[in-house]
Amino acid sequence: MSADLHAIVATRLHADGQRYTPQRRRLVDILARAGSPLALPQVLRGGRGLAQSSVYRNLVALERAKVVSRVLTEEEFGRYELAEDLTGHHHHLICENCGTVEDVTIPAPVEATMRRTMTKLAGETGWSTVGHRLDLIGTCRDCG
Amino acid sequence: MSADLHAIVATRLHADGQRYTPQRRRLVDILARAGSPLALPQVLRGGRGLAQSSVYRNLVALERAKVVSRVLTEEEFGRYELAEDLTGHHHHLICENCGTVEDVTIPAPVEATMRRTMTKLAGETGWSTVGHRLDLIGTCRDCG
DNA sequence: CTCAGTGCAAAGGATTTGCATGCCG
DNA sequence: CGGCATGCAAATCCTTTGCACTGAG
Repeated sequence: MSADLHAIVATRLHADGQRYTPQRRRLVDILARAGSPLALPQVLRGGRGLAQSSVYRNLVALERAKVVSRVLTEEEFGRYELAEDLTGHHHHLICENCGTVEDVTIPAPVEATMRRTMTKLAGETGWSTVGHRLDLIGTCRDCG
Repeated sequence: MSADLHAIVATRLHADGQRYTPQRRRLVDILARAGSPLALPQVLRGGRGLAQSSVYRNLVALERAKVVSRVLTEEEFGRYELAEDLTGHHHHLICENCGTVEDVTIPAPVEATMRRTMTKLAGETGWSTVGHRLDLIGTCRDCG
């Protein structure tokens, strides 16, 4: 799967006129290995010799290429994960206390109902919807 | 309704050992009048002579008293609105392009299903959920 | 008189940008 | 060669904090 992942990422970056450099490959590996959204310090810890500013720049580049997405929590900083269409559609459990974020999926029927409702809703309000974000706020096993 | 609102706010602040000062009353009025989450500059514009730092401090105070809540968007700053139980449970339409946020409500049955699903999900994962956040990301009438 | 609230200026912290250098295409 | 990528340091921007002052109980 790793090889496929890199191939897809390469394609998307090239489609956006960008290169798939070693550092970007490392970032993708780090995020893929993590399996849940990482804050910047965690990303830096994931690989030695990464310059903070370059990591930020590369995350922006990867985000523009639809390879990575920035996740918002209650914390004062962002977290990053691989784009949904690379890992599968999912939602987040966010711990109010320690900020940890964990991925979850909800039953397909519920998901479908929600999606239908939202599309309809968007139409009624005159907006065009491109997606949704559903987060569960609570306390994790360790903090609960 | 305005009188009731202020009465409730006063009660909650007092319950938290805080005062309902003129400035806080103004903030509540501004947010109530807006009807959608406001960024700080908009709040400041809403009333003359408000010191930025005091507004931040008072928003924190109001948040602690469960009168105001901070809303996360894709923007690099927060937006503020009156707490849900004062205005009714709702979700947000967030414009990817200009950052505007608009309130929406979804049909009660769908809401109920979601709530049920999430409670169940939380149980299965060992987390305790206190709430959820559902945002629709898209483009607004003006930007679309 | 006491203590929360306020304003101003300075500090903090995440993220971005300027600039010189390195390297892939 | 030409231009994107990288690292370092400096700059930004939102938000928080220190401190002195005011005002309500």
